[in-house]
Amino acid sequence: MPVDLELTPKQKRPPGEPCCEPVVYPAVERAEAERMATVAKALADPVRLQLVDVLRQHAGEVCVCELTPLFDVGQPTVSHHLKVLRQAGVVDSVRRGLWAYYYVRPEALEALSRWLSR
Amino acid sequence: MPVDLELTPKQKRPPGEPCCEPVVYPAVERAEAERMATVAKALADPVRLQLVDVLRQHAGEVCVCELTPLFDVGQPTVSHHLKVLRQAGVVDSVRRGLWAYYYVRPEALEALSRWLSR
DNA sequence: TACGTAGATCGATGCCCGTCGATCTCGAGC
DNA sequence: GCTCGAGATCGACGGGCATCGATCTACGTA
Repeated sequence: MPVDLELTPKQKRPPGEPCCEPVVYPAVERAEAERMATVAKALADPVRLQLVDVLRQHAGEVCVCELTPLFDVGQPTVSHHLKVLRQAGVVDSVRRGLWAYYYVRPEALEALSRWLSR
Repeated sequence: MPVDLELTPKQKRPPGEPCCEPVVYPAVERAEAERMATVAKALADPVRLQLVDVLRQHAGEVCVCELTPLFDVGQPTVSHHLKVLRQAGVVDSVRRGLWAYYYVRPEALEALSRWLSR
């Protein structure tokens, strides 16, 4: 299912013995690979990974004004990283009065986590 | 240890009640976060994630000529992705005669895997 | 020695990403 | 209504990334 078997028959077997036994097609199909790659991309920056790390230690929500001073990048940059994480589904946020609170959505990490520890 | 406590005192407490209880500093320090982010970045592309997926299914080595036809990108692109994965330490390769064989280095995935399933 | 083939490298192209300073939005309190 | 502050957005800049076609390298075979 992952890849059409007949789509790419452009590979000729070499003349002598084969280089190896035939491979198995990816167990993870394309759509699922794209979902997991999206989450991996969201974690592919040290600041974002540490942001998620802090949020995961707090079962509840964390205010952005507590998050910003933890990193040596500016406030707009932290806000940008939080947006990237939110668009990847890794975190979500609530606004209450002046403050914005962020929290991790653990289910977003599950697929990648399970695939990695397979 | 993650961040100098006195380095960023630029945050003033709001006048009323605090927005939330003080946060914990990242459990993952910067250097470790960078290492994990590097691995995450290597997995942050669907083709590379599927490449690793195929390689993980084969305990041993897999020839590139078997890998290339699995994806609908050109041979130079597959070669490039394998190089990215190798530079991130996720895979390694051996050359035997005409063929190059790639294999996963499972220890490279361990830190990220354990952090994710924490 | 000459040729064919596996796979790496090169150079170009177009797009995306991290960061910044500046600005905008909107709720709170006077 | 005015002001202040938290945080989101904007525009710009510099660097990196995915992909391609073309080429290069090195090994096997005749």
